[in-house]
Formats: sequence, structure tokens, C-alpha cells
Amino acid sequence: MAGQVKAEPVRRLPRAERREQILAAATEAFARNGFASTSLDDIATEAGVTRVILYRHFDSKTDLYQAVLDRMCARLDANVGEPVGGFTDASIDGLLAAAMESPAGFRLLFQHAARETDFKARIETFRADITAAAYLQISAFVPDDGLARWASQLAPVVAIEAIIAWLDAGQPDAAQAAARVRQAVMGVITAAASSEVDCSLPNPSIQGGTAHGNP
Amino acid sequence: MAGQVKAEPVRRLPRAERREQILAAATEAFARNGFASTSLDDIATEAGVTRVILYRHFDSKTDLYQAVLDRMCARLDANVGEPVGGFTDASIDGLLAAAMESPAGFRLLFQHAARETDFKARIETFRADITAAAYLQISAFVPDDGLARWASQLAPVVAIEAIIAWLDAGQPDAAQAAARVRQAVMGVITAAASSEVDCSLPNPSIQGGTAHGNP
DNA sequence: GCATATGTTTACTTCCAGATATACAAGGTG
DNA sequence: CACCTTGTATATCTGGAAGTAAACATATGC
Repeated sequence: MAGQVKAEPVRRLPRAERREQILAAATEAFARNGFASTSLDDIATEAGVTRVILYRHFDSKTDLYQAVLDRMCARLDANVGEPVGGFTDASIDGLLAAAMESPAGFRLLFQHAARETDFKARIETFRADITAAAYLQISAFVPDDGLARWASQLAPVVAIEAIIAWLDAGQPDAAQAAARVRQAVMGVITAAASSEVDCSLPNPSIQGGTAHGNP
Repeated sequence: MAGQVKAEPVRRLPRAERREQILAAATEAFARNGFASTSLDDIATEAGVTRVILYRHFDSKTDLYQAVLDRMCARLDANVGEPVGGFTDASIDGLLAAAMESPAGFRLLFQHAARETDFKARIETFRADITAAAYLQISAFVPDDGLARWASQLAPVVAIEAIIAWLDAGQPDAAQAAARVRQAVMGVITAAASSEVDCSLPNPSIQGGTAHGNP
């Protein structure tokens, strides 16, 4: 049976386009297992090209990774805007928009790159800016400095995790997603601000227990 | 000159103790960079021992890692208790206790192992149990199923991140730490439960130009 | 005191994945 | 058509880290 297998005529792309496509593929691949556990072959496969081709667009694996991170950071900056403005409603809108544009990139940045010693610097500045902005706001509400630092470190993390969980859950109630993320963040601030905390989670068996603690 | 360098008389330990000490050292080392980016030499150095010794206690790097994870999971199970009970106040107390016993182990489990494809299974069951328990409780408050799933996935994550941030911030107000974590979690539930959400973060109102960042 | 377990040192093999080089194939545009 | 670009195939070099082996040193408990 000499069945011609339709040869799949080798889709060729202009250089710039191929580069973009590789970056996108690399983002997906890296987002799964991070830098160290992702081989160039994984990426090549994901992009549908040979490993050799990668070297015609990027000097090294590190170079490629950095390009991926830069690309995503740029997207973030574009959406979040000047980080000097503080950790505001707009920041969360921006994060949400960026996450919807590139879920894989979002995960890559905050779940992998942020913990890779060789690359965290690029993200750490971003996070540090947000944390500092949050601290300025939160410290006005929270007298205890330790608690203020706790909350300002936690608030951005909760925002990010809330967004990721929201993506995972299938983006329910998209219209009010940002508002709900904000509310979750508010929970953190409230938790730090209360001087006398007496909060219980709803009891699983008895429905009588009302959720109290949130003004 | 023949300066004797105090020879450091090679502390020897009985097998079981050395094994424990290696596990502790490996926990610290792995917690920094995860499985792939941590070499056996890193661990040996951390333990103050030669690489060869590691092989007298563990068959392979993978075997050692698994032992580290198992050890920490056991600690978790001991503190959190039967996960079938639901995601309750006691769960958070248990998580907090486990995190204080071994901060490195806590980070390792939830920030690294949970994202390593070869090892996540061990943790995924733990997380799945908690998430399922949380879902049962939360779905009673939240009519929309998508939102309920969002909240029940997010709630444990927020608890964990709140605890880690609390460790990072120097464990402020330890007496009420658990209550504050609960309160942060409550913020998530509230966010999912509200049908009409209209939440804003506090405005970074032009307060006296205190422009000192976060330490 | 002595045997044994504990630990060191050194050298080696193996394997993987990053990186490089070269020869060849074919699309499309001047 | 000629030519350059894009892509493939293959082979090889390389370095680092996992894993193995053997000879040696000495604390320590019996």
C-alpha cells in the first residue's frame, strides 16, 4: 500500500512570525514544568519544528527563556501600567486582563519563574513594586508593622492566585470577576486590620453557624 | 608554618540519626530550588557530608526526594488529622502547626513539589481532599457552581499562602495568627457568595509623602 | 583493645541535554 | 530561472550531574 500520507507540506513562516510562534510555544511548554524540567526538544515539539531551528532565533535556552519572560512582563506592564500608582482597582483589572491574554504566561511568571533563582530578579522587581505600593496603603489601616508587612506581601499573592483559580474554574461570572478578586484581597486587609479577631469558618455539618467576622 | 587547622574531628552519628539529619538538610536544600535544580552535592554540603554517604542511606536522588516528601506529608497528616472532616478551623490550626514545625518542608510541598509532574501526585491527593471538603461547605453558600468551585479551590491556597507570608513577615501576632488566616479565607468565601459585588480597594490617598518602601 | 560501623578521598562510568556544524530539500519572490 | 530563506536530517562535541567502586581513616561501643 503506497498510500501517500499527504506530506504535510512543511509550513514555512517569515522569520518574525516564526519567532513569535516559538515564543508562544515556549511559553506553553515552560509553563508546564518550568525552566529546568523543560528540554529544548519539548519546546521544538510544541512549536512543531526541529530543535536546530530554535538556535536560528535564539542564542541559547537561557536566551529563549529570558525572551519569553520579557514578553510576558511587557504584557503585564502594558496592562498594569505604571506600578508606582499603587496597588489599586486598576492594578487588579490589569492583572486580570493580562492573565486572560496569556494564561500560560501568567502561570509561568508567578508559579515558576518567581521561584527560579536565576530568573526571579526580573519578576521580583515587579512584585516588589506592587508590595511596596500595597504597604503604603495598608499601613494606614494597620498599626502593627509586622501585620502590615504580612498583609502587603499577601495581598498581591491572593490577587494572583484568585485569578489563576478563576481561570482554572472556567472563568465563572466574568463580568464581576475583578470585583470578586478585590473582595478576596479585602479579606486579607480586614484580617490584618482587626485588632480582635474571632473568626470561624462555616461548619460543615451544622448549617446553623453563620459566617461572622467580615464587616 | 605547619599550622594545624583544628581538624574538626568528623562528627559521626548512628545510622538512624544521620538519616534524619540528611532528610532535614535535604528539605532545606530542595526547598530553595526544587528537585531538578538541586544537586546531590548541594544536599551533601548542606548536610556537612560527602555525596557518597547519601547513597548509603538512599538508593537514588529520586528516592531521597520521595522520602523527604513523605516525611513532610506525614507531618501534615499528623497535624491536620483526618482530611475527611472538612476544611475547618482545625484544618487551619493544623496547617499552621505543621508550617511552624518545618517551614522549609511546608514551602517545599506547596511551592515546588505541587508543580513537579513526577511528584505532584503525592500532594495532589492531599489538596484534592481539602478542596473537596471545602466545596461541600462552600456550595451551601454559593448557588453558582462555577463560583463555588472557584472558591473551594482558592480557599486552601489562600490559607497556605497566608501562612507562608506570615512566616516571611516574622510571625507577627502569633496568638491570633490562625484567626487572621481564617479571616483571609473568609474573604474568599464572601467574594464568591455575594451576588452583587461592588468592592473597591482603599484608595492610596495622598497621605503625607512617606515614600519609604518595604523592608 | 579491637572490630565494626561511619565517614573520606579518589577515580571512574554513564547518561542526558545543551550546543555546534554541515549537507541537503524545497517554497516563493525578484 | 536563480537565489535566498526557511526548514530538515544527522552527526558530533561538550559539560555537568547521577551513580558506582575501591582503598583508606578512625571514632566508638562492646
